[in-house]
Amino acid sequence: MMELAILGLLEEQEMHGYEIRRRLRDELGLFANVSFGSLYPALSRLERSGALAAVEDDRHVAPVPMTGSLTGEWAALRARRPVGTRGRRGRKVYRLTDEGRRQFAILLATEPPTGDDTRSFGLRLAFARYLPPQARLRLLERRRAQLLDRLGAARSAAGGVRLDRYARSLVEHAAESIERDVHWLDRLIEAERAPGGAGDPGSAWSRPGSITGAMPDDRLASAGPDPTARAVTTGGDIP
Amino acid sequence: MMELAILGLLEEQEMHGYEIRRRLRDELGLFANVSFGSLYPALSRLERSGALAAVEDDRHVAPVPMTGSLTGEWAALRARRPVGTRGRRGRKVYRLTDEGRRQFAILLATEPPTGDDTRSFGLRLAFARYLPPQARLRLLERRRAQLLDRLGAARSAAGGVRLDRYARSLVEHAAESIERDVHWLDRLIEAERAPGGAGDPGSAWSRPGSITGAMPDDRLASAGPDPTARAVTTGGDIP
DNA sequence: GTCATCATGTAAGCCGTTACATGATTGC
DNA sequence: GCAATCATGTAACGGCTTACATGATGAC
Repeated sequence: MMELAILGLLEEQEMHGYEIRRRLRDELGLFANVSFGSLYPALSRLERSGALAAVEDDRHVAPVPMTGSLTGEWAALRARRPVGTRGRRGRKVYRLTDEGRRQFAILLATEPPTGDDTRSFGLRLAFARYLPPQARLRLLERRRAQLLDRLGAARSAAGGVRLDRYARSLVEHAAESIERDVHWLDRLIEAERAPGGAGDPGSAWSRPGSITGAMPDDRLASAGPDPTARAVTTGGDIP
Repeated sequence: MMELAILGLLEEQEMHGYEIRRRLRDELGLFANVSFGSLYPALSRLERSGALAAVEDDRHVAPVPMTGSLTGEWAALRARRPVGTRGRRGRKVYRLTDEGRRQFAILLATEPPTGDDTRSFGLRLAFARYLPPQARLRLLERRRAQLLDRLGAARSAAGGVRLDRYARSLVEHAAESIERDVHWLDRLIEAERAPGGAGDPGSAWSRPGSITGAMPDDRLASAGPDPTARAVTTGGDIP
C-alpha cells in the first residue's frame, strides 16, 4: 500500500520523504495522515530491496525541476543562500531504479488478494496512466462489480431489518453513495472504451520504464519475454 | 472500535459472537469483513473487563409453544438428537452488564482523539439513538466540520496541481462525494433541530440502561430522567 | 529568542489480518 | 459420505500509529 504510493509518486520524479508525504496528503486526497513512522521505514525497505536509490541532497545540486514554475522559486532560494550545502539537514532524495519500476508495475497490476478495497482502488486509479489500456479497463470493471455486490448487500440490509432512523439513514445514504460511484465508474469505463479516447489500444499511454528516457523504447523487452513486461501488459493472467 | 460495535449491538439484545459478526456485516454495512481473530479476542477482553457476561447456551431452552399437543413432536425432536441440546457446539451468548452499559455510554460519547473518521462516525451514528439529543447534534456537527476541512483540501488540490485525467477524476469525484455527505448531514442536523423532531429536548430518545427491560420502544417515552441518562447526558465532560 | 516548519529517523505497542485447529449440524 | 455452514478459538506476523529524539532554518 504505502509502497505502491511511494513508487507511484517517484515514477514521475525524484523526491525526498517529507515531500512524498505532502503530496500524498495534499495532492491526492488518499492517505489523509501519512505518519513518519510508516513512511520512513517503508522508504528504507524499498531502498534495501533495491527499488530505490537515495542520494544525500546537499542542496548545491539543484537538479533542474521540469516544472517551470518551480524554477523561479528555486533560483530565489539559491540566491538567498549562496553557500550551497546550507541544507536543512541533508535530505535524502529518492530515485526509482529499474528494479523499482519493475516492482511498481507488478504491484500496480496485481489486484490485492482480499481487498482493503476503497483506498487500494483509489491509489491504483491515481496511477492508472501507468497501466496499459486493458488493465485499466479491468481495474475499473472489477471495482464496478465489487460495488454492485456491496450495493446489493446494502439494499437488502436496508429492506430487511427494522432499523431506527439513524441507522436507516446511514445505510440508505451509503447505498446512494455506492450507486453514484457506480455511475462514475460507468462514465470512466465509457470514456475508456470510446474509440480515440483514453482507452484506444492504438493511442499512446505512459509506460513505466519509458518515462525517464533512460529506456530507449518498447524494446526494453527485447531480451525476450521478460516477466515484468508481461505482468503489466497481460496483467489479466492473475487469478 | 470493535468494542463499541459489540457493545452497541448487545445493547439491543443478547447474542453470540457469530451472530454479532453477521449483523455487523449484513445489517450495518460497516465492517465489511469482521475477522474472527479480531472479534473473539475483543469479546474476551470485554468479558474480562466485566462489560459482558457470557452464558453457555445449551439450546434446551427453545421457548416451547405451550400447547400440550406439541409435546409429542418435541419428544420426537429430542429423540432424534438425544442430548436435547441441539447445540451446534455450545454457543456463548453474551449479555451486557451494567458496567458494560456504562462503558458503552462513555465510548459512544467520546470522540476518537484523532479519528479514523469515517468508520468511527458511521458506527457512532448507527447507535445515535442511544445518545442524548445534544450529544447527537454535536456528533453531526463535528463530522460536518471535519468534512468541510477535507473538502477545502480536496478543492485546493484539484485546482492547484496539474493531474492527469484519472487522478483528476478521482479527486473531483471525491470532492463531490464529500459535498453530498455534507448535504446529507445538513438534513440530519435540520431534522435534529426541528421542534417536535428527533432532536427536540422534550421528545423521547432511547437510553442505554432502560432498554433491557423487554419494554417496547414506545414506552420509553414515559420514563423520566434517570441516573443513567444523566451519566450519558453529561458525557460531554470527557476530556 | 523562541516558535513554527522542514526534515529524518527509532522504539514501543496496539490492533487486526491470516492461517491453523476443532467440531457439530444440515443438505445433497 | 461429503461439502457447506455454523461456531469458537489460538498463534504468528505485519504494519501503522504514537511518542520520542534531533537538528537546521526562517519569521516575528
